[in-house]
Amino acid sequence: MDMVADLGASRLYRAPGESSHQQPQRWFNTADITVSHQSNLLKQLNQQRRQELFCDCSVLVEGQLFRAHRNVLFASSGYFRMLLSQGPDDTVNATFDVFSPETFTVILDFIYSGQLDLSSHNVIEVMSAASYLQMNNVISYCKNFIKSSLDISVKDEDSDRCLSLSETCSFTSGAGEDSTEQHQGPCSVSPPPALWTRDNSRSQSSFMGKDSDQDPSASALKTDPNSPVNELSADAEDLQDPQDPLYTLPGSDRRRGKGSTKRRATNSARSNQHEDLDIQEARTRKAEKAEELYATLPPIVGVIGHFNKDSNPTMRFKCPFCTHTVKRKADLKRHLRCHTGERPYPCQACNKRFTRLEHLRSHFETIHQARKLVCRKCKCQVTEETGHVVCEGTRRYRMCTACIQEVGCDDIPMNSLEGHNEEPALLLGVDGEEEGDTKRSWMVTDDDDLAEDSGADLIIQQVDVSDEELQ
DNA sequence: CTGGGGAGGGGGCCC
DNA sequence: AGGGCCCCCTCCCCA
Repeated sequence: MDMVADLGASRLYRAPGESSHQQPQRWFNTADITVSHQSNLLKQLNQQRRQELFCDCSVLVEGQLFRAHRNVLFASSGYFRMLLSQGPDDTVNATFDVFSPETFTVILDFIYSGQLDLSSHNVIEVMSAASYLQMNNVISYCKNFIKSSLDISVKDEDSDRCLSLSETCSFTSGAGEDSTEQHQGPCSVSPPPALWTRDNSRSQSSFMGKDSDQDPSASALKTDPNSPVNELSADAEDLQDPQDPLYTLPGSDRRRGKGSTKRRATNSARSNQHEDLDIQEARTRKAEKAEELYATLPPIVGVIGHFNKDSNPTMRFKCPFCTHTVKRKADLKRHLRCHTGERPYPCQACNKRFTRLEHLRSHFETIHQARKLVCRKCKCQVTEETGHVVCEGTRRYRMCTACIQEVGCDDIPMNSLEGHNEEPALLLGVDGEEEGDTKRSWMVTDDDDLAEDSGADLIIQQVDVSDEELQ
């Protein structure tokens, strides 16, 4: 077959038997041929795998044996590539105890078909396994699935990319799509704690023995900037919508504090009621789906950690977004908020949101209740008797008598002494904008006033968006 | 430009 | 498992 024209990706070929001087009678678009050929080849390989024909690699996952082809695994997984390139052995066996056979089935089906069978129940585990196996495209699909499931991008809500957690969907990809992208150079990734045997010569015990003084899983959990897990961690910010008051970029709101809050509040003031309702719905959906995601955290996040003094392995929970591990599932759930951007604890006084109740409480007591017994001006220690509470908008702090006199009460705008012991949340406008932003309302109160508004001021809501927005 | 302090975020761990 | 506390770190503002 002669190539007679090169049209980029689409090349035209003469049919066999046609001489070059003859008028071409049939032309083939090789783009179609290529796709068809790849598809057929993949189907053939998949059939061979299912019939265990020419399989030269065994993967043992929690006791269940999977047969596959080395070259296919090599082309699809950075981890397998790393392992398989270590030696020319004819047969390679791999043992995994850190993800389930069902998960590996999904992974293997994807490798051999390009179809990734994701659901809300397996996405975390598949993503964790994919990060293990260094399959960046699978990680990307899982990320997109989670992103869509969390409805982070409200604007894309109506697009067909929006998925419900209750749905099961499939992502398709060309086979080995990611394989050329990852770890082309010297791989510095510590080997995951999979237990490998090469012609049964490298057993589990030998692996464990090699790292006997260092837990293998611990070594795998070392932070590696080249690790796809870390790439994912860096990309985790993509999961958040900066427009969304419920979700803020991790660290992005730090101490831009008032400014960002004010901007949010101002934007909120501009928004109409319909938009507010949309935000309410979006928040509710995100909170619900985050909860659903947490509820479906699979056992894959549990990895064998250090051995305790009784030589029993202590279970640790691995974050699917980064290399961090924690002892308790609750701590992982808490940690996940730094990836999902979920902030379920809104401050009633300033609308600022927090990932933890304790942070909200600390913020409220510091900012809105003037609990710190120190003069803001001269930094001297004050008591509840000597420290007068100055209110600036919803912000409250203490000043000593001397500083109050030095500044002079006349210099402090005192818009409303009647309302000084109002609950800070009630100082908010309907749209949530801080009153102090537009007309700085200064108030000086005494301790009795503070005592009156302490404690009861802190109204804590946990993802009760409707109530919050209706205030 | 720099150092100090405030505020917030996150991890570990106890209750 | 959740709540809470302690500690450390980072970021930002301000003098």
